[in-house]
Amino acid sequence: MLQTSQQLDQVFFALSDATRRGILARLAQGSTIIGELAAPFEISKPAISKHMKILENAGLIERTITGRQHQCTLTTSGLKTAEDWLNFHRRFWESRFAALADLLQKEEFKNRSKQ
Amino acid sequence: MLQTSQQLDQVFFALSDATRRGILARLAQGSTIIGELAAPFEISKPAISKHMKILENAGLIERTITGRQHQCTLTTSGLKTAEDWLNFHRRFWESRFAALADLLQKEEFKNRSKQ
DNA sequence: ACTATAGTTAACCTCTCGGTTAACTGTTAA
DNA sequence: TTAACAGTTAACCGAGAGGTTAACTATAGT
Repeated sequence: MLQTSQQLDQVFFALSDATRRGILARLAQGSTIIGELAAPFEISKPAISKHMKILENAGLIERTITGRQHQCTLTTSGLKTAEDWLNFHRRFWESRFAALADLLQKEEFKNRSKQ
Repeated sequence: MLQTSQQLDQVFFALSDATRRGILARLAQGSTIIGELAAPFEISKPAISKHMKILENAGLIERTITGRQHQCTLTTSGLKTAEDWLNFHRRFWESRFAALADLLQKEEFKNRSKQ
């Protein structure tokens, strides 16, 4: 629950690359092996391998090795880390804008009173 | 609304650094000038300047230059970009796990029937 | 007019990222 | 048992990140 700064670093960093988001999008339709995940991208296998490691370390995916192929599945924990941070901060975000809106409304009222 | 891949890159990348998240956290308590934002961090002014540019380009903050000081404020657009992506993908995420739970339940049922 | 202040720009350094090719491990199939 | 296949590791490369110091611009105070 109490996510470390490093976890946030890893998750947000993992999400900051289009290839990795593409891999996650594919995985959202169902778990599959790395080879199939790699197919849509015109990059080498070592490149995909590195992306998978980044996603795995961020807790966004998990892999189960069966024989020579690595089956990959989405994990909740990684996304939850990102979501929790955003939700936590949105409270302040929204309260800031609420306060601003409130202030503007009062100003509006003052101006109207002057007329 | 339809966020580009580049926007997502920039927002998630901006959020992947602890110093930048710290700056955002401070800004969530109210807009202020860069000098005050920099104070808690033991890094040079040019370093802060670069962080601010990254946050600004990601659409997470806006600055208003009054005289020699730069007043910074949180922006909704940047965070919204990140939130939209997460919300959109959570649908698939959750449906995946719902499907899995469903499958497991059926398996459970089959096993019970066998007994 | 001089000086301090707020911030940026320029040049540089080191480390990491995203990619490559080549070589390797381990599994499956003929 | 030999060959194909799935994937990783190692070594390398160019570009960019994050930091520095030094020099600059421009506003504010005295």
